[in-house]
Amino acid sequence: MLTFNDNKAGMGGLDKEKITKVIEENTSASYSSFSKKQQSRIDEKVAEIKNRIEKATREEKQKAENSMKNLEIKLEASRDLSRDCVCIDMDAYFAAVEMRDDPKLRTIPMAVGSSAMLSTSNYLARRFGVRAGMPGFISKKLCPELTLVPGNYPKYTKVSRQFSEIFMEYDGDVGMMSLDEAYIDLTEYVANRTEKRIFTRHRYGGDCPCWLPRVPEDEDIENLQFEDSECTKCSKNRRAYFDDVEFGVGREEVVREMRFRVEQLTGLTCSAGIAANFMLAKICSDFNKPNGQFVLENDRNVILEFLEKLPIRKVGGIGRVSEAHLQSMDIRTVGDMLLQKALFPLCFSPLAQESFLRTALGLPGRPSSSDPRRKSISVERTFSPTSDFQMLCDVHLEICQMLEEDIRKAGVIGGKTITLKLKLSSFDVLTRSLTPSDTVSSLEDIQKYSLELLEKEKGKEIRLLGVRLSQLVFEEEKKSKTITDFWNDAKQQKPLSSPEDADEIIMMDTRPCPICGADVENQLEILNRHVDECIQKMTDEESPELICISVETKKKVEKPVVFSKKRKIQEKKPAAKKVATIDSFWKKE
DNA sequence: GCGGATCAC
DNA sequence: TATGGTGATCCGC
Repeated sequence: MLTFNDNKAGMGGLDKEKITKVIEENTSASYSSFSKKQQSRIDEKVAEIKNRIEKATREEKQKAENSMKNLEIKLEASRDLSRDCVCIDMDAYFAAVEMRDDPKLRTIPMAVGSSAMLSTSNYLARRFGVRAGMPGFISKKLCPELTLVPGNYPKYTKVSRQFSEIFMEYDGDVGMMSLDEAYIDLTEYVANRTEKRIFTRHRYGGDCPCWLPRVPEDEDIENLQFEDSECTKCSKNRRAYFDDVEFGVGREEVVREMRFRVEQLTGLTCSAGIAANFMLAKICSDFNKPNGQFVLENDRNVILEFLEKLPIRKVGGIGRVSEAHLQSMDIRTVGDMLLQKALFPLCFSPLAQESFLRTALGLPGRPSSSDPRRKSISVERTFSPTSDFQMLCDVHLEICQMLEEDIRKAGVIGGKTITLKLKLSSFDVLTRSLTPSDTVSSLEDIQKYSLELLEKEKGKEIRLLGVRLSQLVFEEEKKSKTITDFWNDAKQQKPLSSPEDADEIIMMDTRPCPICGADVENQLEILNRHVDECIQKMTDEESPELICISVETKKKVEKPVVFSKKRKIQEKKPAAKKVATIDSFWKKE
């Protein structure tokens, strides 16, 4: 059975057994039997691994050992201890955004998601065992007080864009792995950073709870400068304190500086890992969560010592299944991996052998494809299980329409391969694909070919349909506006009106907002925050192209960070049908 | 090229 | 009442 996993931060010291019991009690029969099926697949594989190790001849074992020794020498030669790699991870991201914008949520257990699935929970909820990936209705059993907040993805995207622009100042090539996770190579920046930097820090106090960050209760505020104003949201008095903070020149100082700036700009905290490569930095980012950072020295012995006791599940790429496989070889920590490496060729493919050995040595994964373009694009939806073919066709059509819309927005002309994905009411997943001689491009093509595949599965009881295009064909690279262009365009405009939120401005050096013309404090974060709000107001009604905008920065940004697309949820009423359509699914509760 | 699996977020 | 959606990659045919 799937046992409860307390991998995540903020889950120490909770009653694992009780939580596992509640989860089991609330698991439906069909899901439970699916889990069992999965587990027996794993057990089978485990038995196979044990068998292979047992029946290996001495020659085979010797060959395996030599092979791994040679590989280790080769990999060790590639070790690079010269880089400053940083992984930054926002703390409980979606939940933190909701808590920031609704102070009531800050003191109660809450989670972002639906009764079907949670995306994130706050730290109060985690104490009950409520965590990402858990269905909301089970979370409610674990924590009846739990407040569920539906996700607001456009907002999370917008906030993510705000702080990723800070990262871009330090590494023009910053990689946004998702809305809340950034990979930053600080090597060059740190090498060139010769002077400390001083920032004005804003923190809030007074009766108004709206703005973050707050000044800690226990801090001595006698000597802080402040300014009072009436909050436009809650009408209470808000006291803004400000003082100066200083950041030095080493990589740890620079990471503190980035985290400080993120919090000043967004009111959200993040955690960071600093190490010689991103694989290690990612692991480190979890070590002082929340609102902390952890640095791993760029030293081979220090790295190996750090990994020795690290549970394998903490390593990126080792999931539930690989963990079980490795455990069957008495491997629980990364240190164990190094001890048992001679067994790898007996049980795993060459790629897996190399991947595990890299992990054991603290080396990054193989560099992947140099083509940054996406490989596939897809849409899938879950609904109440049905075998009614007409209903399945209706859902299928909607999915195809959404996919066609997405490929146009993504600058994709079409794809050579089309794949239909089905999830049966048993939770088993099937895929069926087709590669016609001509590129699949129009809505008609998408619909025709995938329907052909669907028709062959008539009669099955289905709970999810998906359609995917792969081997994509792209449009010509579209010319996109640079940040500076936008600034220059906006500067030409006359101020539209006097600013309504003038009280948000703390008296200092100002410059006019390029959108509304209001005077805004001339500090990058504050200015950016204001400009983003203006843009939001401006574009709320339309469905704007994602604009990458920022106040001009000293360092020119070469390429905009790419964000995932967004979809507007249709507001039209659900059709009166017995089975949930896509619309009614998304509109429920 | 296809279908199943695994993984991350 | 009730267990998501998107994208990538790898393995073994």
